[in-house]
Amino acid sequence: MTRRSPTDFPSLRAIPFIATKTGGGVTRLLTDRQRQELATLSTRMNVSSRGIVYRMGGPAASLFICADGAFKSYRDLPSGRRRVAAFLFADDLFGLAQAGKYVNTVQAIMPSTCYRIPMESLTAVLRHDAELEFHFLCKVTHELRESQRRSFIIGRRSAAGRIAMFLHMLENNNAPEVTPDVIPLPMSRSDIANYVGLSPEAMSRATGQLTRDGIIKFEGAHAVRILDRERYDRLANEF
Amino acid sequence: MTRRSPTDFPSLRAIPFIATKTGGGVTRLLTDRQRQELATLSTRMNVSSRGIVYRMGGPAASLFICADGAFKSYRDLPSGRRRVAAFLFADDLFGLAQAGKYVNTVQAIMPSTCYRIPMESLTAVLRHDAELEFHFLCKVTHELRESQRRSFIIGRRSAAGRIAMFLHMLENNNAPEVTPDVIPLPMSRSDIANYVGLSPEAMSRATGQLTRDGIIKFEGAHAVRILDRERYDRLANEF
DNA sequence: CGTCATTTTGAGGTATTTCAACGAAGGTGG
DNA sequence: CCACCTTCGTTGAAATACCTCAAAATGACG
Repeated sequence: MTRRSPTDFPSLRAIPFIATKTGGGVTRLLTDRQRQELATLSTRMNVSSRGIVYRMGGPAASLFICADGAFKSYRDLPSGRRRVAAFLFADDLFGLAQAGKYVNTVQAIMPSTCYRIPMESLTAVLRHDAELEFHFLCKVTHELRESQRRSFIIGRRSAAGRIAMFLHMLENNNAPEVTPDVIPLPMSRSDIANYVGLSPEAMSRATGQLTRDGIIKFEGAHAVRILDRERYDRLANEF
Repeated sequence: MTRRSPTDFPSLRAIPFIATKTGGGVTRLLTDRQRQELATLSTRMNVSSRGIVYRMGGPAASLFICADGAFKSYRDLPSGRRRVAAFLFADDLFGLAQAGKYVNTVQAIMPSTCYRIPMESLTAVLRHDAELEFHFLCKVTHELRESQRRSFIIGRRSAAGRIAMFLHMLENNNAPEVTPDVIPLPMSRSDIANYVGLSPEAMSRATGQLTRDGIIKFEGAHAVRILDRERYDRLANEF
């Protein structure tokens, strides 16, 4: 789960929305200068497991960049239900607010660290550093696509299909796996259920089905192994 | 549906993610200088109803800004189903690509116009105009939130609830209504169904129910009137 | 005014949700 | 180190809501 950048400075990572001439899906990284620029603005924060970074409705004073670990961004609904809007991993951005208020609550799902950047100073810097700002633009664009992908997941009928798609998304968006075919799952099952829009029971039944079919296999509570990649891919894409 | 800016130059509109001192939900607008800057880069395009702006998978050479009318961004799935990812109105941005390819197809749902901006020149300009770029950042952030809201809509169980939420979204995101309590619906019912993740039949039954309950009333094919705002709001928010 | 697409209506099938209860796991304190 | 407790995950059975298929009615457009 730890995929740190060379130095302990903030970094952003995103697929550029323009084609790069320097080869395929190359990721854009910040230059050292930019990382230091961000570092001077930011405070490194350690958050214990289940620690809350901010709550929905609170004044949005800062933007955050996940440095290490994982967070979930969620919202509790009047009905008592909870919707997870996103899972956040290293280099992900969070805290984008609406009219000065946070729209979601963000909580660490494991001991994590993040950078906290005061909005005021960040916008001031961005206003004169277009190059740095461009990275933020790429990053937010990336998160927009991610969010659209999530809509597709939720739109699926089949529970097993949603889960396959979710795993697919985790596999593609994060670091190349340490162990091939093994996907780390730092979050709880019910968090996943809340993310893909299923009840915990339906989630459980669907994973049970996938396991019985020999498509996946859980390795402990926080990892899945893909046993039958062909059927797994087909499930995730057939839609 | 026409909410043009004073001049015929491109404009962006978004709720700022920082609190404004100049009062509540004020929208950020481009300065005249910035609009002209964009105008020199862009080509104004008239698109007839059902005209395709670009297709998914095609090379993403340009970014677009909706000037007038309305578009839908959608994706046809292997299963033959279609998912509408977003409806785009005046000042909305579209054409953000992934690795140089468009991810959705965009089609006008009425005679519309948009600005076409070559990616290359846009990024070149953004790199030296941080202020302009900041507007794009706000805008993309705005669309990210919109997309998250859509996930919430799709996540709802009740068809009537999804529709209420959808109408709520249209009502809040677009221009103040010409006629109070009347929401224009430029898109077809099945487009809406594809957006909220329902079959056309379920959509029809749900709107029928809402109508029978005296909550809404269709005025022609392209407008709804809210008859019972209290129950309508409750439906959209109870979730 | 005719044709075609969209929308509506009907009946049956199927998936998930719900409610309830059991089992397992993790954390805490004695 | 063990016992307790709380949270999370699983399983079962019934209910609900949407989906599918098929066909009629409405509406749009040339």
